[in-house]
Amino acid sequence: MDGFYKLITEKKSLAQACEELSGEDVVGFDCETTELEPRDGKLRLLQLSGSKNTYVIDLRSFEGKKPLAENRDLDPLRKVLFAQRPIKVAHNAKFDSKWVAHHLGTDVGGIFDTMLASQLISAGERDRRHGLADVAAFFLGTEVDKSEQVSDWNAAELTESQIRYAAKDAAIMTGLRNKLLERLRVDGLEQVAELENACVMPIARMELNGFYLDGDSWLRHVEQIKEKRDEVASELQEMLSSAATQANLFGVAEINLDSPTQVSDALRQLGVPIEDSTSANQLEPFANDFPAVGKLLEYRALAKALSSFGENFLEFIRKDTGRIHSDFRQIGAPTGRFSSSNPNIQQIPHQEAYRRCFKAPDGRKLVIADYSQIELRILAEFSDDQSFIGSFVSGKDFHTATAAQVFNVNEEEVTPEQRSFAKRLNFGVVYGIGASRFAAMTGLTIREAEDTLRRYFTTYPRLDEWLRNAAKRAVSERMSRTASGRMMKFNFDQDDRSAVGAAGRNAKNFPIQGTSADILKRALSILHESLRGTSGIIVNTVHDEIIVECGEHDAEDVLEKLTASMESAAKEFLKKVPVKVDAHISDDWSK
DNA sequence: GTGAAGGGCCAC
DNA sequence: AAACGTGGCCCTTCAC
Repeated sequence: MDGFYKLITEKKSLAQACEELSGEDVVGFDCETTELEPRDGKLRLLQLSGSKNTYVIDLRSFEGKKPLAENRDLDPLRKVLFAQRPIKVAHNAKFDSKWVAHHLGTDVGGIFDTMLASQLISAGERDRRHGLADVAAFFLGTEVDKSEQVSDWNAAELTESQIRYAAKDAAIMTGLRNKLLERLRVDGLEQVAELENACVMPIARMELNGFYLDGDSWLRHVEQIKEKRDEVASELQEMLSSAATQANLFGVAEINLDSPTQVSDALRQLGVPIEDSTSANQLEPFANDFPAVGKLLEYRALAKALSSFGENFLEFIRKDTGRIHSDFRQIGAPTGRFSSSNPNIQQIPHQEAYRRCFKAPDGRKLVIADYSQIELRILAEFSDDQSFIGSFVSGKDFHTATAAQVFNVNEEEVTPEQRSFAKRLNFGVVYGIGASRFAAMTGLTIREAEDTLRRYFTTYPRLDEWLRNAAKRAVSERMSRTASGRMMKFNFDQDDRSAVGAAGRNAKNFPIQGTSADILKRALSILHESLRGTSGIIVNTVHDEIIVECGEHDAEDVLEKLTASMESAAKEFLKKVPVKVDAHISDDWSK
C-alpha cells in the first residue's frame, strides 16, 4: 500500500497531475489544515484521487511572498477544482470548500458531499452518526483510522503516516460515493441530493462572508436592558421575599430569580395556583390577579435578552472582519431546514433594537427578501383546495381572505378579531393543531374551538382531506416525502396513542416545512450563480428569507436577481399556486 | 469540576 | 386526558 499516492511539491508535476485529473469524471477530494477556521490557519495538503492516481499536493511548497491565492502556478489546480467535471467527492465538503475558497480564491464546482448523502439516506433517524469513519463503516464496511486527523499539519516535514492518511481519505471517496449513489437511487433521493450538493458552495461562501454587526450600537442597547433588568429584579425580589419571610424564621432569603423551582415555591406562597410549570403561557392567566406574576414575566424577558443576546454576543464578532460568522448545518433538521449556531443567527429577536445592529457596512446596502406565506402556499399546492388557493389569487391580505371565507362575510366586513382567528388557524394547521391547543391559544372554550376548526375545514375540505391522509400514511407507510423527494422515516410504537398522534402531526408538518426548505435551497444555489459579476454576497438566510449585502451602485440589480432566483426556485415546486417574494433595499436588518 | 437533563424562550 | 412542527442557547439542578 505504501507509495500508492504521489506527493506533489512543484509546478511541473502539479500541471501534469491536473492535466490527468481534468480528464476524470469523478475524483475524491480532501484537505488537511492547521486549524478549523480558514482565517486562522494554513491549508497544508490538498488531495485529489482519480481512477489512475491519488495526488497529495503539499501547498507549503507553493508558498512564497504572495498569498497562495495569487500564485499562478496553482492555476491548473484552480481550474480542476472550479470545473463542474470532474465531480469532487468530499465528506462535509463545506469544510474543504471554505479552505479552498479562502486560500486558493476559487469556488469548488461539481461537489458531491458524502455526509449530506448519508444524512438524506438515514431520513431523520436520530441515532445515526455521519462522521466519515461512521459512514465508511456503514456503507463500505471498512475501518477508517482518523488518528492523524489532529496531528501537526504545520510541521516542515510531514511523516509518511500523515501523508498516507491524507491520501487514503481522498482515495476512498469515489468508492463511497458509488455505494451512496446506489442507495440514493433506490430510495428515490437523487433529486434532493443534487439540490443539497449544489447548495454547499453558497453556504461555504456565506459563512466566510459573515454578517456585519455594529458592536457599539449593540452594546448601547444592552446597557439599557441591563438597567431595566436590575430595576425589575429588585422589585420582583421584594414582592417574592415578603411572602417568603413570613414562612422563614431565619430572615429574608434571596430568591434565585432564574431558578424555576425557587420561583414556583415563592409564587405558591403568594397563593398563585401554579400547576406543573412556571412557563410564560402557564403564568399569563394569573398576571392580572397577581402583580408578581406580571413582574416575573417582565424579568424573564429581560434576563433572556441579556443572557442570549447580551454582551457575550459580541464575542462572536471576528476582530479581523468585524463580522459574525455563524456555523450553518445544511441538514440541521430532518425537514431539511438549516440550523445555525455559534451564534444561532436564526433566532435574533425581532425587535428593531437588535435587528438594526445588523447592518450594511459604509457605502454598502442590504437587500432583504422573503417568501410571503410560503408554507401555506405549499399546503395549498399539495391539497389542491380551490377555495384555499383562491385566497392567494384574489386576496390582498391572505388572512383577511381566509376570514371572509371561514366566517362567510365580505372581505371589507372582516373584523380584526376574525382576521386574528383566521391567522392563528392558518398557522396552526401547518403544525396539526388540535381543538384544545387552539382553545388555550385563543381563550375559546373547547366546544367553541372545535366549532371554529370544523368551520375552517368545512370551508377547505380538500385541505382537511390532505392533512388527514398525511397523518394516516405516516402510520401505514411510516414514511413521508417533500416535493424534492426528501424522506423522513417514522419510528414509533403502534400501541402508544400519544406517539401515534405525534407521528401524525409530524407527517402533516414534514412535507410542508421540508418543501419550504427544498425551495430555499434551490433559491440559494440559483442565486449564488446569478450573483457572479455583481458586488452581491449572501450574508444570511433564515428559513424563508435571504439577505444579500452589496454595493450601493448595483443594489437594484441585486434586488432583481435575488427576487428572480427565489421566484424561479419556488415555481419549480409550485405549479398551481402563485409565488410571492417581498424584497427591499435597506441599510440594516430592521426594516 | 464536568456533563447530561430539564425548564424556559428566542426564531421561522 | 392530551402535546402545535423545526431548531439552538442559557440557566439551574443533580449525578458522577
